[in-house]
Amino acid sequence: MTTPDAGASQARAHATIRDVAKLAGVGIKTVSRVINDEPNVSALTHRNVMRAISELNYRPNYNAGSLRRSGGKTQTFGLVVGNVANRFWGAVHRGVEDVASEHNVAVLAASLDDDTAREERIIGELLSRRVDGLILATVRPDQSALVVEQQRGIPIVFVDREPENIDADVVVTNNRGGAEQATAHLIAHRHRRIGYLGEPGGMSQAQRRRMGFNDALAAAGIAASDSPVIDDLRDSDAAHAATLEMLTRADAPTALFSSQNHVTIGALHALRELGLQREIAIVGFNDVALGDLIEPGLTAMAQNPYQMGRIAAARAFARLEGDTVSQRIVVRSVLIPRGSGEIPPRRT
Amino acid sequence: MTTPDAGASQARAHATIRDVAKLAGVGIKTVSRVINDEPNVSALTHRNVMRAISELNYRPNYNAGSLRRSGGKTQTFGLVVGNVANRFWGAVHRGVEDVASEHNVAVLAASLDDDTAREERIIGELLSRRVDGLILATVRPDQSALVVEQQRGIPIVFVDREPENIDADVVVTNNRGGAEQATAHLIAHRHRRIGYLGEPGGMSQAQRRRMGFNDALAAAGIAASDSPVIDDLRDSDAAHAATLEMLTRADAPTALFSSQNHVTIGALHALRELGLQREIAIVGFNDVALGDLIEPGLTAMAQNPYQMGRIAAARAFARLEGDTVSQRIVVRSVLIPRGSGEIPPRRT
DNA sequence: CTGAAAGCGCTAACAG
DNA sequence: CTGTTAGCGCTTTCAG
Repeated sequence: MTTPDAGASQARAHATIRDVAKLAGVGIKTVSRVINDEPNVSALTHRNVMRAISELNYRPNYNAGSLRRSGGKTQTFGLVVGNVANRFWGAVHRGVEDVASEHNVAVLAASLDDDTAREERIIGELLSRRVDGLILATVRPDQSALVVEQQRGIPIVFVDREPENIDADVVVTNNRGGAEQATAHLIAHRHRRIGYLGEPGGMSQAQRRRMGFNDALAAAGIAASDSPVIDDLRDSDAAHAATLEMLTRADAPTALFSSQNHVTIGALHALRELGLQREIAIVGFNDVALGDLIEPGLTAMAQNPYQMGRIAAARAFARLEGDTVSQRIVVRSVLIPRGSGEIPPRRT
Repeated sequence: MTTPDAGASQARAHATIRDVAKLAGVGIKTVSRVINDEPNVSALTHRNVMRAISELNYRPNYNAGSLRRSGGKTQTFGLVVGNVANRFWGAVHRGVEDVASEHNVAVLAASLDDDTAREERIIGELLSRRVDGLILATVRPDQSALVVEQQRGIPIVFVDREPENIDADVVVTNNRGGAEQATAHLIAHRHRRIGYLGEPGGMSQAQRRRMGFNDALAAAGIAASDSPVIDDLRDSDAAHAATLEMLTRADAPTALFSSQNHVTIGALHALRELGLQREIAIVGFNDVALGDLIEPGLTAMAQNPYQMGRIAAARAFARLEGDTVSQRIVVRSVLIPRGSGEIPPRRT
């Protein structure tokens, strides 16, 4: 009854390297050698240390180690995306994870929901945890604040969104060219009045897609004024309402270009509600799950988010290994014709 | 020319608390007080310290802090799921993230792909990073190895998969009851020969769904032998092939029960290929994106993965706050009839 | 092949 | 209100 709080189910703390050393009858440096697979440990000593480790269920504290380790690496990356529950970002996440895990690096992932305030807070927290690299899909265009972090040797790679006022690696899709190609596809199917359903415009890729759309119209000699545009569609409900509105106008378009995933889903719902899914053509930027199972199948400009994630992570590791020149990598999207984009215009 | 390597673009290291103290002309403890919002700092001192902090772009090293902090918390959770790129797990992840972020806790997320070897490695790495809590969808049934970690005070919560040989919080769906209900739904629509398309069986939830399926058959007085079963469908391609095979048998079933997401997608493809999507009824466990847009709409037992993630994280925090009794929480799935499950059997 | 001493960046405990 | 000292668990350096 000397120790007061010594209940049986009391939480036992983690064993330390010292506990292991004592139990194995060696110095702590020897234990350190064993856990880091360093040479100069006799087979016998090695065995004794291993026995002590497993007896105590010892787990080296990686954070404590990296405090002293030369380079001070934490073997952790920070990943900041729009929303980890989103199909696109989930795939990016997985791409980053796969490459990171080859380097024994874990990934701290966070969602932003296009929230500017959150952006700064989350990135700050990641930095305070001393991540070795940052892979970001940021909301704010101006990222000059991160320059000082780069100078501290932390690689920063931007995915899908293009930052301003910073010289960094960027991994994006060919937004402008892809949108142009998708729009041209509709034009090739004889459409002249094409509605544009756009996502919120602050982010660079939204602007680029819109430009590509206009490029295609211009190339075909179609006046932009013939094409109704509804922008800033935050979610599929907004897209749904906008599509209903656009298609019930007197001069309704005969085809739709949807600039994003959720927008496409809202538009598809609206088309079905109006019974127009076989009358009005639609091409969506970003593929959608089951896009091949709906009728008609969704014609989509499919991005490759998994690959984007892999490449972004690979760039971060390249910087860590000494690469100093920024790259802007474009992962091409491909047009998948499945029916919805090949519907000819209704005769009037 | 005294310092050799002093190139202009050389990486400047992080400023330390000592640098800040020196620049502000105070002791390090005062800086510590400021960054931790502790009392007993005069307004003037506070201002000076803040100035030094921003001048040096100082960022407290959270890992170093937690080494000494009482409790030693890292404000980090580990999340281990099947695949972060999967719609279901992405939603779980987001649920965990949302609750964690309310507590200022970051989430280290990792994918397992049902790989047993990976499971042990990844959980070990998370533990070495001293996560404050673990939320796991494990592959191996026996989780007794984690008991020692629990005793060290690390809350462990299992999501979607039920572990053996450990007393821990568990968050699952009503797999058995849900499967029974889905099957009963088909029976209510006069089906008597219902095919079962199952996922790999090692994991508890697969078994439970199968049991629920059998429960419903038994309750309706249908011999289990009338119902063809194909199990162990690893992905949608396997499910696709299995469905084709099952539906071209002489005694093909008139309805299908699909036990999981990817299986459902494969089955839907097969049905379309055979042109039977309006002939053969199907109910899927787990909803599928765009399940309402295909024709007929997919009748699904929809789980609530986001909620499961939230609840799992909440349990972890509850344990951290002293709760000691394990809960088994069942998040009910709901049947969404959309057409595919209400197709009557073909007349023979 | 092995270990003792110093110190990473920070917070705890105390003394002013 | 403020600063000093010790030490978290580990790696580094260097002396055996």
